[in-house]
Amino acid sequence: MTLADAIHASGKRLTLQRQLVLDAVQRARHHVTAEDIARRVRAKYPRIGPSTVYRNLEALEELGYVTHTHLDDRVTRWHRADSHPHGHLVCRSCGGETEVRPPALEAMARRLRELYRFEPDLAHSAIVGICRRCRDVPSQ
Amino acid sequence: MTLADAIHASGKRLTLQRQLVLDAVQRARHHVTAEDIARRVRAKYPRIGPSTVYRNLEALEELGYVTHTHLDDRVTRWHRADSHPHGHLVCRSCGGETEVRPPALEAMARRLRELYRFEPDLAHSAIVGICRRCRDVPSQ
DNA sequence: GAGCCTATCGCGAAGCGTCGCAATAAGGTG
DNA sequence: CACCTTATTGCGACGCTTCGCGATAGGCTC
Ligand SMILES: [Mn+2]
Ligand SMILES: [Mn+2]
Ligand SMILES: [Zn+2]
Ligand SMILES: [Zn+2]
Repeated sequence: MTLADAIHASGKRLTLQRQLVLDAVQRARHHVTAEDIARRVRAKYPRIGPSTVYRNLEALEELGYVTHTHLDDRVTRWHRADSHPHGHLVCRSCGGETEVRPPALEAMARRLRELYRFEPDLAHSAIVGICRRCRDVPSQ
Repeated sequence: MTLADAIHASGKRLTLQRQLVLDAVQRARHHVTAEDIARRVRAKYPRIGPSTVYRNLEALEELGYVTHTHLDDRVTRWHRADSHPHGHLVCRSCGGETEVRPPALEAMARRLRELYRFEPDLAHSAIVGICRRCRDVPSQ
């Protein structure tokens, strides 16, 4: 199913702004912010407003084309939904990020399914804590 | 060690605003917002500004008296640091919250320690996903 | 208590994100 | 193509949170 078909089937409309936002997310390497996306879109369509970017990210997320992740308490990060899944560990001491491989995520997800019949999205928010380096150097 | 001692030892100062913020958090039942706290403080000290509340919550968190949690993407929730630890599952469909018991948290934490030597704080951010009720009713 | 140093305060501004509103335009009908 | 319905847009305002600044006041010394 093409983008146009999926959008029409959902009752949404295919606007230039929407296409440009999707393009920007798909071209991006990793985890871009809404402002990153807005900047890319403005290169081709300078009049776009911030709320249009946010609303289109939300619409494209509903359609399953993009997703967002929270790496820190501040800015939401966006990426294409078909990129390989992984979680994030963020150190509250040094700020360093580590990717969590899907098997570890799956093992944790299984436990939550068993105990709570809850289907978790463990990639949605980073897990904060203390990384190996900061843990090995407790002083300082 | 009393509050005054802990504060002085850290080079911080014991202001009326700081005491009132701590009081408000300690009196609160569960997971209060900064605005909840500000409202309580204003009852005794109306001139307090929002940034003073935020800065004192941060200072009291450094001292180990309070902590914060993210239940949704919006508002940060605060509570006393000595309350019983637990995680949160939040359903992205119905918004319902479930508490995760410490044993389940500990089992997941152990895995992250083994695989990544990362000491996680699994209570810091809620885990989003689909709850048992919304999962059992896939239509609608 | 007077005087000093500086942590903290209140305030205004700014950043991220959401919402309401009037204007625009996408998409369907004839 | 003319016309209609309404999803979407740009804009301004607002909520939550952080930051910089000059004023205030906590804590120490004499
Ligand atoms: Mn946080
Ligand atoms: Mn989110
Ligand atoms: Zn670290
Ligand atoms: Zn639910």
